[in-house]
Formats: sequence, structure tokens, C-alpha cells
Amino acid sequence: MDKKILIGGAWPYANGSLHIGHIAGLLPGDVLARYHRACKDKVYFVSGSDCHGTPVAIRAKAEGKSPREISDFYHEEFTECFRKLGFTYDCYTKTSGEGHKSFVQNFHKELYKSDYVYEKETPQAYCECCNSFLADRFVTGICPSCGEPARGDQCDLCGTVLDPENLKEPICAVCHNPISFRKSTHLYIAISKLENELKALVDGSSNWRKNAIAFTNRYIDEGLRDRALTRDLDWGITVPKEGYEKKSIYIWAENVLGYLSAAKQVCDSRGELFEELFGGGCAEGEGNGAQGADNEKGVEEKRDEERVRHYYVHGKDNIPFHTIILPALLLAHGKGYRLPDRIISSEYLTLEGKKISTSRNYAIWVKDLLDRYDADSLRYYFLANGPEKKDADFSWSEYVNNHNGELLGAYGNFVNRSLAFINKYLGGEVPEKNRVISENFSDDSKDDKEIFTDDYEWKQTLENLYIIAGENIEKGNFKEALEVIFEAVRRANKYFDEQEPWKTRTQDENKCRATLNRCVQIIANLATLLAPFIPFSSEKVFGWLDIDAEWKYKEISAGKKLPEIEVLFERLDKKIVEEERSRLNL
RNA sequence: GGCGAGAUAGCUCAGUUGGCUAGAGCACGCGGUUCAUACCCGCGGUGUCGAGGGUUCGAAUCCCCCUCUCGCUACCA
Repeated sequence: MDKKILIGGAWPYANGSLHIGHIAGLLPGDVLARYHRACKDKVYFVSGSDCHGTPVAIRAKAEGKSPREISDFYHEEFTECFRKLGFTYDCYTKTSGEGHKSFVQNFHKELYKSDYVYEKETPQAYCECCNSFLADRFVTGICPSCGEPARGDQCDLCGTVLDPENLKEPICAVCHNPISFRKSTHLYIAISKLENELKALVDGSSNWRKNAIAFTNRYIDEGLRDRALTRDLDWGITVPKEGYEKKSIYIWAENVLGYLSAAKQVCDSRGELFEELFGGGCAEGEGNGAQGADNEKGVEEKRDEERVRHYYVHGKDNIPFHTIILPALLLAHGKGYRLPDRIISSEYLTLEGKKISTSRNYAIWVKDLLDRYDADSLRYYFLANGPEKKDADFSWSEYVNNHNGELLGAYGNFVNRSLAFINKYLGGEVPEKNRVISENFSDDSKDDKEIFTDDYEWKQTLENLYIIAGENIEKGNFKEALEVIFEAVRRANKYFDEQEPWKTRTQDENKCRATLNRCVQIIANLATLLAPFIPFSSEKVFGWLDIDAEWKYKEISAGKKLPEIEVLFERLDKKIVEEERSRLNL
């Protein structure tokens, strides 16, 4: 209750459409957001489209459009996909927006005053034809090691790590003309000097995914290297420093600050103090009580996650940018901004057992998926089978099995059989549960005891589920959370079978009514427990039963009139497995 | 090359600090049921826990070695 919860969803790169891999990594953020809101915490779920950088600039050039046109196009597409999937961002913005730009420039101006930032001159690949500096990756030539064509950063064939200077016959990957090298001055951040603080951060972390800890430790153990904060690129946020007017801030030195700029927008719109969420308000670092300007002390202290908690949700390729670069920027800035508390970093998703490849168009695009399938069904699959601890696979046959067997067959069926029963045989009103008990309280008959015991046990079970599922959600164990909830779903179907209300309806009406009352209570609570995962179907149930999503045990009063019930999920025809597989040329 | 992660039932995956006969769901087979979207309930078998070696009363779990897959290797994001 009343915690301030920042949830930073990774910023998808506005250079191509979203595919299922993105969704698998980002969905946990929305589950956390919905869960914490249901717990009555103050949630700041932020993200946006990452619009700058070389690939967007190059693509724009190739298509004869402006980088802004390209990135805005994808930003619109992303926004629509997230909306249809039910993402409840409190702010979904883009890095090319003015709010972000001014926040980042102010942040960087302060950053440059720090002892951790210095200037250095290096040779830089330059294309006379394109009239621009080139990123290593956009220089191609012959690998000095194996003699085959290679990129300036790495030879894919022999795996050698390269510098463009080492390549034989280096040319520009865009216009294919020979390149030259020019000197260029850049600002660097001395990450190497922050090793102790970054080490303390990872060592002191209590709820980072295992892969985040492993990646981060590996980087630290290999020896942290300083990184350039600036780039010779005109598409980006202009470096706010004299002499740097033609350079842009390195994309990873600005997009991660989007968590701050977007959170600030949310705070401003709510009339709240940004500093209470993110710290950074005072040089003495009293901000959130957990960290101070004395960085080392700050990260070593036990984090006070009870008042403020920051989650970061992304795929494993993003780990070092959230556990090294972002903390380094915040630490170097020196105003006591809060460092990440929980890192929910997913592994990768494969597709029908093979790597997803956007360049070979071996992928399932979210925009296509949403035209053909239900958002809850997709959410359920990616959360119940997500790449939490190791790579996971998406296969159409599994998807259809999961949808028909679990979502529809177990949960949807229980809801439908119960509510349809009430509408058909019990006058469409929630029956009373304790008619027997209240009328014959002193009567010690077996049936009364059964009804009372069922009632008590189910209440216990459901109340426990709020606790257990909640703990698992907060730890990022979404599979486990769904598993314990679905265990209850299966038990509910079993309960219905054992009670045989279709028989007691004519033989023992009181018992029948008590059974169905209990089923309604189970449905109300299952819908609440499942709402963070499959919100659209839960909303339907909430509407029928006239309840809200608050994360606590709830009871529906007897006599509540039910509306016409519709099924929560449509059955998927098994034919789609082959149809979809053939779309992938399988 | 270096570093890291993974390999468990036909499939998708759980297995916390070593501890009962290695689990769940799906799929499959048999039986039951009829309120429900051919749904639900009960019963059932299968595993050299990637290979080999070691430590231990006891190893999927710890150590060594090997094989395979994936990832990272800092200017792709």
C-alpha cells in the first residue's frame, strides 16, 4: 500500500516492427504495473520509443526520408501494438520528444562538471562521399585474420573482434566508397573509476534475475572500460557543450535517462515531486533515504524498498546498459539519484525451435498477431511460457494447446459452466451460500458441515493465493504465479464435479445453491488474481460481478443479478497450426 | 580464441541450501460424467536428469573432464 513503484520497460528501437521476442521481454512490466496498482501502490510505468542512433539515420537515408519520419512511423506502430496488448504505461513517450531532450541536456550539463567525465581525441572512420563519420559497424572490408569480408566491429566468419583501422580495404557500408580516418574529440565517462560502486550495487542486489547478476559480474571482472558519451552523428540530442554543437549524445547515454524524463512527466502531471520517486533532489542525498551523494555508502546500505522501489524490465541484451551504464550515469551525476532495485531481465525467445531473425524475416510480428488472435491469449502464452530463466520457445502447436487446454478448457470453462448454470437454473441471481447454515444453525447435519468446511477452505485457499501469487509477481516469477493460480482453477473444476450441482439441483437445492455461491466467489477471486496477466477477460468478469481489481479477497453478495454471460475465450481451430507454420515457411 | 548461460518424460518446462520411489501441464491410453465451448473428473506408463569420472551414507543438485546449443566480447541497439 502506498509504495511508489517505478517500472521501467525497455525502450524498443524505432527501426523495425515489434516481434514476439520484444513482447516476451516487456510483458512482465505490465503485469507488475497492474499488480501494484491493484495493491493500491502509486505506479509509474514508463517507457518509450528509442528514436535516435545510427541505424535510424542510415535507414532514413536509404529510404530518402528523414530520421524523424522513420522513427515516428515506428513509434506510432509501437504505441498501437502496446495499446492492443493492454499495456498500461503511465507514460509511453519517445526519445525524440522535447521533454526528454531538455531533461537529458540538463542532466548532461551537470554530468560534464563531474570528475568522471573527460575529453579524448581518437581517430574516427570518415566517409567523404556521405560526408559523415561512420560507426565501426558501418565500415566493411577484409578481415586481417581470415581474409574474408567483415564489418568494422567484428568478423562474423572467424569471430575476431576488430577495429576499423585493422580492416584491409575499408569502405563505407552505406555508399561502398573507400573511407579515411579523421581525428575527433569526444567526452568519455570514467566507468572504470566507478568499479567499487557498481560492484557494491550488484553485490547488494536482492532481486535481480540471475542472468543480470552474471552479466554484470562478468563485465566487472573483465575490467570496466570507459565509454564515449558522444557521437559524430547529427541525428540525436545535441551535446550541450561548447565545441560539440555538431555531435550527438550517445544513444545509451540518453535513452536510459528516459526512465527519469518520463517519470518526471508523470510526476508533473500528477502534481507530485519527482525527487520523492527518484531522489536526486539534494546534494546531501536524502532523497529516498536509501542512497546519498556518498555513492559507495549509498549502495552498500540496505535498500529501503518498502517506500520506493524501481523495477527495470528488458531482454538480456539490455542488461549491461541497465546495470552498468545507467547506474554509472546516475552515480557520476552525483546528486543521489536512486539506482535500480530489481532487474527483470528475460532470456531470449526462439520460434519453432529456431532463432528469430528479423533480417531473414523469420519472426512473428506483433501487429499481424493482434489482427488474428486475442490479446489475453497471447499474454497468457508469453507469461506462462516466458523466457524467465532460460531461453523459451514459441511454437504454434503449444500455443493452441495452451489456449484451448488451459485458458479456455480450465479457466474459461469453469467460469462459463458456473455462471451459465446460475442463469439457466437458478434464476440468474447469485444464490445464497449459508441458507442452510443460517436456517438450521443448530442442526449438525453432515451437509451443513460440508458446506461450511468448503466455504472456509476455499476462502483460505484464495486468500493465500493473493499472498503467494503476489510474492511471485514481485520477484519476477510470473510462471510460478500463474502455476499456483491455475492449480486453484483445476481444483475449482474438480470441486464443481464433486459437488454435482446438476444432481443436487433437484435432490438438495440448498446444497446446490451453496455450491454455486462458492463458485461465484471463486470466479470473482480468480478473475482478480488473473487480472494482471489477462486483463481483458478479467474486465469482463468484473463487469458481470460488479467488482474491481483490488488485490484482496472479495465476496459477491447473494442476490446479485447476473447479466447475459458470454464465453471468455473462443476455441482455436487446430488447423491454424499448419496455416501459421506455413507462413513461416516451415 | 576468451568469458558466460543452458542441456531433465513424446512436447513445453519446474526442481530452493545435496535427502523419501525425480515432478507439473500438454499429448497419449482406459474408465466415468453431462452443468459447461466434444467440456470436466479419475486412473495409467514412460525418463541412462547431455556423456564419462570423482566426493558422499546419499548427487539432477557439489568437483573434474568432454560433447552440443545459445549469448557476450564494449561504436548495433
